[in-house]
Amino acid sequence: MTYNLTEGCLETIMAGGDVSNPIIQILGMKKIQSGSSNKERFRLVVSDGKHTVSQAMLAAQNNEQILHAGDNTVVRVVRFISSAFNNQNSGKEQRILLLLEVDIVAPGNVVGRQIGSPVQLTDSKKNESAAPKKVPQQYAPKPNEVASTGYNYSGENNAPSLENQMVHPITSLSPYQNKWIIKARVTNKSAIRTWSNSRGEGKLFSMDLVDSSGEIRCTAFREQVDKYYDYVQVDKIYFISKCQLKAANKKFSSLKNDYEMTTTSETIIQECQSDDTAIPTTCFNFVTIDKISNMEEGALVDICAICKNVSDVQVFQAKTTGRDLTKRDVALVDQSNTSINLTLWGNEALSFDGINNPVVVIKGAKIGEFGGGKSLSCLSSTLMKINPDIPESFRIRGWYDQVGCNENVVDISAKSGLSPFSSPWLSFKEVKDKGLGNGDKADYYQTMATILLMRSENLTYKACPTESCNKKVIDLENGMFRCEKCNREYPNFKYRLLSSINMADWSGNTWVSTFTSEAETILGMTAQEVGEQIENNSEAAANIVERVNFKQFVFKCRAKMETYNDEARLKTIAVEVKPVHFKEYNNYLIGRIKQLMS
DNA sequence: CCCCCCCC
Repeated sequence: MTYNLTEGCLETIMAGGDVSNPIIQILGMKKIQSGSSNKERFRLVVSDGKHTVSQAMLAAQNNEQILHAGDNTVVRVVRFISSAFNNQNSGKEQRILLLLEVDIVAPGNVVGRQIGSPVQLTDSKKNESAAPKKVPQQYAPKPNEVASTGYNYSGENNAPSLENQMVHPITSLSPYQNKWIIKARVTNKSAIRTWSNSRGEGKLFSMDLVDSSGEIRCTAFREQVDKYYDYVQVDKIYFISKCQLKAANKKFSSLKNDYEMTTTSETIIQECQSDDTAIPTTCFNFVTIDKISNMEEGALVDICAICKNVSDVQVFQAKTTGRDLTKRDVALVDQSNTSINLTLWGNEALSFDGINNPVVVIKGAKIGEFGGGKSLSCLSSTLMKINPDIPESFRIRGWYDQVGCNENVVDISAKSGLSPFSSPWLSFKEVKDKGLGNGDKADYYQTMATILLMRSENLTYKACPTESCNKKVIDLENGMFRCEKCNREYPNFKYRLLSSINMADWSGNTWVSTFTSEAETILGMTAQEVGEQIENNSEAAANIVERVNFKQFVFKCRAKMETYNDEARLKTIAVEVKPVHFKEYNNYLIGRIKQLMS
C-alpha cells in the first residue's frame, strides 16, 4: 500500500503558506505540561515524507483518536494553524503548527513504518522560505512513485504528479490566471460528437466537473478526444490543470459558472486514487415544474420529479435531416402538482424503464414550447439519474407515495386535442386575443363555461341506423327511410342530436356547436329519449333545453376559422363535455395566480 | 474550434 504524503507541504506551512488538506505522517507523540489547563496536550513529530517538523501540537479534541492510532499514523489535516511567535532566547521568529482537525487515513499499525526518508526542516530553510509570503511550490514526486501508481494521464509522459500540490477551488478559475490545479469529480460525460461546417470539421466531447466550491464544463476537441474520452470516467475524481478558460454560453449549459474550459495539448488530467467524500457529486439547481411555465424557451433546467407516465417508443424521420429518430415521452410530476412532458432520445428512450414511478432527476434539460404548452427535451449534455441517493429524491419519493399519487395535476405541456394530455386552459377572450383557429390546423382548448342558451330548433334529426353511419336519412313517408350515403332504404332510423349553444366564461361568450355525444351529456338524456319526447309533444324541445340554462361544464373546444359568404368566422365545436372537477380547476386557477404573482 | 438534439 502506498500512502501519498503531501511532500514538501511542511516547508510551505512553516513558512506561513497554505496547503489544502495536506496528508502527513505522525512519527511520534510526547505528552507535555499544559500550563493552566487541566487538559493533556501532546507535542508531535510529523513528516510530509520530505521533511520532519517537531514543533507541532495536537488540538485537545483529537488526542484520543490519534493516541489510539499510534505512531506512524497517516492523517489528512482538515484544519490547521501555523502560529508565529518570537523565540525569547534567540529573538528569531518561530512557528508552531497546531493541528485543529485531522482525519485518519491509515492507523500506525497498518502503515507500520516511516514513509520516505524525511530530514528535519532546518531553521535556515524555514527562514529562507519565510521571506516572501509564499505561493505553494510545485513539487516533483519521486519518479518511481508516479510510475508505480500508474494513474497519471498527462500531456507529457513525465509530467509531474498533481497529487500532492495545492488545489484551487473551481470557482476561483478565470481566464486571467492560468496557474492552477483543480481536484474535481466528473459528474457527467457527453457522447463523442462530430461536426462539419464552413470553419472545418472535427469531434468533441464535454464533461462536467464539480468540487465543493462549484462546477464547470470542460470540452475536449479532436486528438484530445482520443486521449481523454476513455480515460475519464463519470463519478471519479481527477486532478486537472492547464486548460484554457473562456466565457461560458448559458444557452448550452446549466452549470453555475460564468466560464467553461477547453483542454489543450498542455493539459494534465490525473486520476485521484482515493475517493474523497469532500468532493461532492453533481450539483443540482432544482426548480419546481410549475416555474417552468414562466421560463423562456431554450433555457436549461434541473428538475427532480416522479415519472407518472411513459409513452411507447416512437420512431420517425426528422424533417430537416431525414434521419430516423427514436423518442419516448415521459410525464413528470412534482410537489407543485404540475406535470410536464420530457422527451428522451435514442438509447435513453429505448432503455428508459418507467415501472413503479421512479424518481427522475435531470440536469440541463432544454425547455421547449409547443401548441401553447411547455415541455422538456434531453440533450446530449443532459444528465439524467433514476432514483439517485440524494435528499431531494427521497423527499419526492415520500411525497408521491403518500400524497402526490392521488393529486390532480396541472399539465403545462397540454396542447392539441389529439395529444394524450389535456388541452390548455384558455378563456374565450384569450382564444380571441391569441387568434386561435387562424392556422392551417384547428386549435384545441378547454374552458369552464356556463350555458346561456341552447337552441331548440332542429335539436334532433333522424339518422341512418347503421352503426358507423350517422348520415341524415330521408323520410320516404311510407315507413321507410333512405340513406343516400349507404344507398339503402331502412325500416328504422336512430335519433341524433345537433345544437348550437351560447356559452359564457368570465371573459366573454361564444356560440359552440354540439353533436350527439356531447349534447347527451349536457342534457342528461339520450338522443333517443329526446327524439321520442319531441315526437310526442312539439313543446318538449323548448322545455328540454331550458333545463340546461346556467349549467356549468368544462368544455373542450375545437376552433377553426371558416369562411361563409366571404366572411371569416371562428367555428367552434365542443368535442368533449365534462362535469366541473373543482379540485382540478382550482389547481389551474392557483397556478395562474402564482404565475401572475411571480 | 461545438452549440445539432430533430416529431407532433
